[in-house]
Amino acid sequence: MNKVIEEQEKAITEKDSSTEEKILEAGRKLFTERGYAGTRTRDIAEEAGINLALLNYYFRSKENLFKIIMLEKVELFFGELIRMLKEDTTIDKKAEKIINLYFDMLSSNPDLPLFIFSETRYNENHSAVRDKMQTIVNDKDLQSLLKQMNPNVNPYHIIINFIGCIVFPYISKAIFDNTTVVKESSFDKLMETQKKIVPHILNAILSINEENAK
Amino acid sequence: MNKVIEEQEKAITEKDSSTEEKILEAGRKLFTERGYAGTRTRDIAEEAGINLALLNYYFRSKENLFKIIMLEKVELFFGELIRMLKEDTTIDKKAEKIINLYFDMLSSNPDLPLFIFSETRYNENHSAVRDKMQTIVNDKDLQSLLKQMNPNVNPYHIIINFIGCIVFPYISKAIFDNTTVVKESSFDKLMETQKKIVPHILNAILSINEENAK
DNA sequence: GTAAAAATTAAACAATTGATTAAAATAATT
DNA sequence: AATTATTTTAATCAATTGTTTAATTTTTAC
Repeated sequence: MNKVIEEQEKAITEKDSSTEEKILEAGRKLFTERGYAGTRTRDIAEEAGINLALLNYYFRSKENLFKIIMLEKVELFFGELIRMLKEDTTIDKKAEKIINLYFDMLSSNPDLPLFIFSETRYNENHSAVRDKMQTIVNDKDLQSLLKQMNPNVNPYHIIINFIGCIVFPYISKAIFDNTTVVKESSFDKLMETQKKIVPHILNAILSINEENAK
Repeated sequence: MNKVIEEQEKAITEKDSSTEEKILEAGRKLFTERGYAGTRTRDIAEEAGINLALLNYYFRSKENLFKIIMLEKVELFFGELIRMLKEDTTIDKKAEKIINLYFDMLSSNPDLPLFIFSETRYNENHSAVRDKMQTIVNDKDLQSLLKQMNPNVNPYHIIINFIGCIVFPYISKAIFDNTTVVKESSFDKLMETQKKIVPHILNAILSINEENAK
């Protein structure tokens, strides 16, 4: 292995195991699991295996650390979606790609949807996040795409039901775990089937005509 | 008005405006809006317009007050559903009744779903609630009903997608409010349309055959 | 190798939080 | 009307929480 690559890898390793990254990683885990109010800075420090004071040394405050992580998570949740919607393919291909992408992302970030929705409901300070999400949904291209998909229903219903059947299984995961309906099969396997069901649901919404929707 | 009725009404009014009920009402509002960790006992006292010590006088502790309210909310969220599922009518009639019931209930309790799902995800102490919900889903009658509706898919998918498209609009409400897709129409009006869309989604899931689901 | 800079630590701070106390006010009982 | 029980209050407690400080250790730069 040549020396340049060796140094690059060392740099990456160092960055991953740096205290700054350790705090970020602990923050990601605890904030998404327990929310802002349910997480203590001491819990983060302990989870990260660092001294409490280092949190403020690197991130100034709990709220600042939270904001950084929240923006990261919002980008993770919406970023790729926006990029894919702008791609120039058929609606079916686009939908398939988004579905695959989301279920993959959610399988490694199962707490993400509940984190985003619960932390933005009662927001004193993190309204910047909600603003970003609104910018995304207000996108003109997305609007016209949805209108084109089915002019009979408000685009809202297409978005909400499409995202809903992808995201809701993860939101309700804690409740349905250890339930016979989930125990039989594993959650991951259920999501493989859900992947195939979502297009059927999308088609159902797209084939709604005026009489049915009004 | 006769004297008995007069006294009954007085009793009801007294109970409604009693400090105990004032604390409960304030607790309901703040806990559902901000969650357990995000709510201070002082906020509850202020919201109720009572002295802080009265909270502990009547309810012993913050956690005890929370548990009472949580059980109330779980009953509100699942109770009627169970009762309706046991009714002896056609599946279509049953579905229609449940849809109407839920949208009505949610329009006056918009924070309810997010409260229940976010408070039961990371639960150190309130696991009793999750147990109750598991009992509900594990119900034998419900299982066989769902198997009968469509033997090709795991009952999980019927439950999750049916409940999801009723509940998810409320979970994501805060994010989509002030968005062009919602602004055009009012949220209540969108829910009137959503009411009519849900049966189409349910039909789509029920008409899935083996090849599609596997 | 040494001085300067950066990172880490233990200890403590001030504010907040859930809870309690003891006294005062109100209501109920006789 | 007097006594007792109940409710309400202001003050305080002890523990927790986010943050800071000042000293120490480690790393970097020359």
